[in-house]
Amino acid sequence: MISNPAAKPRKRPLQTRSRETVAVILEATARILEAEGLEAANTNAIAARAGVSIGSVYQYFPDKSAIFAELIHKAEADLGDNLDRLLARTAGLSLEERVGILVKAGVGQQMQRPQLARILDYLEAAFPKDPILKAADERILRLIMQLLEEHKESIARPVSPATASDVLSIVKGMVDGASFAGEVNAAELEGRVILAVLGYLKHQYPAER
Amino acid sequence: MISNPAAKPRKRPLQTRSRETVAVILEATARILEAEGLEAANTNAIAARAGVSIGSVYQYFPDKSAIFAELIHKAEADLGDNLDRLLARTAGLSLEERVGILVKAGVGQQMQRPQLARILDYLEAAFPKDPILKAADERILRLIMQLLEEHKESIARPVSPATASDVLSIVKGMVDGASFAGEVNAAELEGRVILAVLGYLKHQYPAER
DNA sequence: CTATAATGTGAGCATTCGCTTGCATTCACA
DNA sequence: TGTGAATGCAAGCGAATGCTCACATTATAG
Repeated sequence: MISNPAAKPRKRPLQTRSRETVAVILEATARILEAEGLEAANTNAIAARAGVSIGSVYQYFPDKSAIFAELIHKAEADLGDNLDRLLARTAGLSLEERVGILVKAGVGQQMQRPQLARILDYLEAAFPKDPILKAADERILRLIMQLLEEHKESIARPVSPATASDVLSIVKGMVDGASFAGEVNAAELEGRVILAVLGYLKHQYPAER
Repeated sequence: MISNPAAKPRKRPLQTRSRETVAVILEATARILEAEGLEAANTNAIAARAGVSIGSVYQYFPDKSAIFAELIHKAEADLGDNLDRLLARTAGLSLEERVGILVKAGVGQQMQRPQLARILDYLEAAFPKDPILKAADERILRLIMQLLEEHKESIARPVSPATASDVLSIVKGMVDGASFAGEVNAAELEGRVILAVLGYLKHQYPAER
């Protein structure tokens, strides 16, 4: 099941009918993943849940991993679009306000389908570096770095890819942990994540060596 | 492959010979997981890599998932033992010093075999709540809460399971993220994780509403 | 040495899974 | 309405996987 980034869909969905078929397959896969896990998401189950024949699945996806890759790509694109929009919309606000808004968006998105988010994160790491996924990931890090850059006087951390990656990791890690622990209240979690991100960005301590 | 907590090993390893067989099976599984991933870790591959027949595997593990569960349990027990020991040894030191030492231990342990740690974390969430794993997890949270309790005047967060879980999530999330990004320098990462944990614990902000 | 228990072996069964292939149906368009 | 392209279908192939079982080997005890 190792992802083959070179593999292309057999056909591009042209008619509305087929575009809907693709959407139905993706949604069915997402539902199986979040309800029954990675192992249950086999091609036959996906086709059955989608109400579509297995042959139709393979008309639009070269192999099983391409379905997963598409789900990951969609999720990352959504997050990127959200960050992009909110960054523009909140220009001029303080770091605290902007982090609050951005984190709320990010946490909210992951908490909508937390099990799914967790599995897609795992799959993203398990896949060989698909250039499309890599690009989407770098876009998100760039957007976070843009925020850091625009507030570099307010933060105690360097404006670097590592800092941006840390912020993203803190958010994802805390959401994962909370949903693993059975937490469902997104609002309270959001508050804690905001505290963690601001705490990381704003404070410096004498060397701990 | 869904874990069946009720299933018990066929036999308890009694002689040194068989105890070594079990250890070899576990290590082979770990090596396959970190080098080739979850999908490659099938029972035949595990037996082959361990230099043991498939029948021997099933003498000590009721099914494949029991092998994974055992690896998870070992990793959690190791972390718990480390935290326990270090908490006792550092009694009397400041919160900053103790967090530094504990985080270094935790990060160091996860960074020894980061791919393996990531997969075990994923599997832990995918498994139905095995009571043994649950207990090991709760022990770790209790130890973190003990640290919080002993420094409650120095922290701005409530001494609660949620706070303890957040701390653990921040550490795991940042290590995962860093190793995903290809970071290998544990020392630098440790410093950043310490900053994040202390930043989360020590600071409060006016309501962001 | 012998008897018994413990441990180790691996061919192969039953099942599942990813995917192909050949054919049927529906659509867009003249 | 006729035609070719697009889409949909599903039986089933070949390979892989989890696991069993009948047997072989090794260790321990009397």
